[in-house]
Amino acid sequence: MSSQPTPPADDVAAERAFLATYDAAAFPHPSVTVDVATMTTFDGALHALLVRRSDHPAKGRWALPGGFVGIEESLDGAAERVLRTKAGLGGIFLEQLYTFGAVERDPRTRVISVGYYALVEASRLTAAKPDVGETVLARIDVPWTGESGGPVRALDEAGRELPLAFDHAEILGLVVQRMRGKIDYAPLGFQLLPERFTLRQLQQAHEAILDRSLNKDSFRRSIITRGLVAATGETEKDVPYRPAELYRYAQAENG
Amino acid sequence: MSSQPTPPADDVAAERAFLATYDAAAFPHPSVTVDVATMTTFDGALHALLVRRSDHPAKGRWALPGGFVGIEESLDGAAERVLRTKAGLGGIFLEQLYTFGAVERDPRTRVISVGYYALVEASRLTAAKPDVGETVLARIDVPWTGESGGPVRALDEAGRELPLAFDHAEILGLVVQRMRGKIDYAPLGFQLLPERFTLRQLQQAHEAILDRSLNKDSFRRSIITRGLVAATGETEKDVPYRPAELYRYAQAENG
DNA sequence: TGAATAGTGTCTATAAGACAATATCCC
DNA sequence: GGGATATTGTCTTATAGACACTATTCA
Repeated sequence: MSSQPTPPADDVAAERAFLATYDAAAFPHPSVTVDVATMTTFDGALHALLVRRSDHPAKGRWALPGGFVGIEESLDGAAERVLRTKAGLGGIFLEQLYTFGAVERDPRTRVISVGYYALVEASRLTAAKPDVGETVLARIDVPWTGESGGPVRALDEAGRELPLAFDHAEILGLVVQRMRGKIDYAPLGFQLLPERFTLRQLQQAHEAILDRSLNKDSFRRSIITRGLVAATGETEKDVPYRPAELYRYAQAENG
Repeated sequence: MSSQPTPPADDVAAERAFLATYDAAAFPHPSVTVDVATMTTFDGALHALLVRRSDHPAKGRWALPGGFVGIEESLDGAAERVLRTKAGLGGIFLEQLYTFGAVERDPRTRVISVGYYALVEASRLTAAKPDVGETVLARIDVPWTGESGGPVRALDEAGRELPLAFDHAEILGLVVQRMRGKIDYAPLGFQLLPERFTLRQLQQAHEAILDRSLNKDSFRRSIITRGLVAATGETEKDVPYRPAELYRYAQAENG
């Protein structure tokens, strides 16, 4: 609302920086990192991969895997590298989320963090063996509904709250908000399932993201009539009830 | 799809950087800037404020107003400062868009740019007198439809194409994509109008963003039944036809 | 009076929710 | 056969598009 909150000194400094573009290193630059929220669904809930910090600051707290952006490395490249080296994952859905730049968000020095989120099938995440110390797949407890947003809580298998480092509760909150906003029209659910899946599995993934039950009939109709899936002719095996048909993701052709 | 695109050297460098967190300045840091796309609507089309570059690189091309992020300045604060000093605007809608971090996007040095977009009523933008040299309100020509995305073209009043600097055509393309994606459920249109407006003006703003005509009856019903506007009891003046009632924005109370 | 746009009422098509009925598997 | 879930079909309701009609202003 206020149009002049910053003292003129900032303007002068910024103008000097602008004019010195050919010697940008003469001015202090912030550090730039990427933090990657790797999300999956099981037990009807969203989960995120967290790493326990072994050093100060925030020693002992749980953090999203992250790393500095190399001077010759793109942001997407840095996020892929973090995902590969710290979660042992490659070739999965990865998308930029938001950039966090509050001045005091890291107590050491000025750190601007570009947040990413990745989606992966639960079995791949439990099979991966990252060598980054203590990790956990924390259940994400969302204390708000719909589009409102805000920070979330991370819980272990026993339901105990895991303290989160820095502003990572905010980042995870924005991940959930983004996923809920996109799930209705973007193929996010498929990223959380194996290549062949039943419509019930897809619905359960949607329900875990939205944290509410969906109408089964409407869900089936919507997915099928929009041409988002193709039947494989196969059915699921070893279930103690009528096996459902297996589908695979088929990007909509119409348009 | 490939899980190992980066040579191991990157990992080593990143790991060294990570371990040296208490002396982060020992490693080269990228420059961080904000670029702000100031959008408005008139003549039935979206327009953006552009500044002509007076220096190399990209001398003579048109660019979004931007500036370096100060070491003690938040990203939002930097965007507000750029908007205030380079467009003479304050107190308007401003939201982070996306962060652009391709290695070669700026030929001088490594520059990571956090893109923002602002929405403002056309009369405020033409009244503002920024002192940043040659500026233009360019019509944004979008060569794609719907959600597909991609770069756009900037045109002057005569329809001539204005060459854009750096990756700013991509940034503006993402602005349009974001606005089209949000207009159906977020109150973006009101930001482009004066405090009191007619439903036709609101519809024209939506049509300029979406670049397609909307059904008048459905539009009116949707806006009114969702409780997005409140009638003021006043009507527009000096129009050569039946004057319409003036409304004001009323955030939805339900839910 | 005519031109232009505002605003209302009604019908239809589409999509979602509710619910019933049948089908298919394992035990 | 019984239990559980899959799958299909029908009815109802909400919303968007289409269209006809009336209202109000200025030239």
